[in-house]
Amino acid sequence: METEDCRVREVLDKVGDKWSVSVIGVLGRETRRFSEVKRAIPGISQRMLTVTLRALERDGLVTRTVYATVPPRVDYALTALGLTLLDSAWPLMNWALDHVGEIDKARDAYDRQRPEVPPQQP
Amino acid sequence: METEDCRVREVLDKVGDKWSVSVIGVLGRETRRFSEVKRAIPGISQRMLTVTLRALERDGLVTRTVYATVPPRVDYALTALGLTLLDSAWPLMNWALDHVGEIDKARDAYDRQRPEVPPQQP
DNA sequence: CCGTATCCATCCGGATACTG
DNA sequence: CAGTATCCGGATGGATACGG
Repeated sequence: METEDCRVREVLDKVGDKWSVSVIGVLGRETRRFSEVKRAIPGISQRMLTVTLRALERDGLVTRTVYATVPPRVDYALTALGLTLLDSAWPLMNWALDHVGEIDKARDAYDRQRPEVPPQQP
Repeated sequence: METEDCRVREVLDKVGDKWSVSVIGVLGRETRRFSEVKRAIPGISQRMLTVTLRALERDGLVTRTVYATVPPRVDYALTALGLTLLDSAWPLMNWALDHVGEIDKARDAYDRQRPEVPPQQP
């Protein structure tokens, strides 16, 4: 947990960035079109979906298949590598699901003790 | 992977942010002083270590113990909750360690195919 | 030793508009 | 349908200086 650590962090950055995990989760085990992924992820903008998918493709985590049809169609899917990432990320995602409540409670307790810059009067 | 997803992402944000995982990893199973943690994480600034530790404390993941000695001394340790997070994060960290090489190769291949704005001449 | 305060460059990502 | 281009505000985080 020292030398190679920065490289690990670099990978964890991807996991932590705003949309990567959602995209990987949506792709899961099935191929999806651009618009399908977009619809499956509520808040995401067209731009950010493109950016995120490009980054994942660059890292060899998803494949991009373009069909020269009209209208155009582009399919995305996890690579074998992407699937192993999804599997490895599951424990953490489950942890998050299981403990969101505890974290919320801890935050509330913390914030109640330290009323951060609360009232009026300069 | 849809409704509660935003809450999960909120938690994953912490994991993905620049220093949290490193700090959690350094604390591991043992109590550490502020300066010890700082020394164990090469690039981190005093400010960011403080900010990161505060956030982790707020979320109930680490405890902060102040000793009224001279010079002052502050100990940090993972809570039980923090330990479960560390355990759940292990698979992902291992995945990162194991596949950094593959990712690098994928990137190189990708970049070679698409020489992004490479040469001179405006 | 362990912070907090301030300043400031950088990046991230949303909104919008336009193409093949 | 599936992008790309541009603009732009806000958050992020490093450097520095100071305080208990």
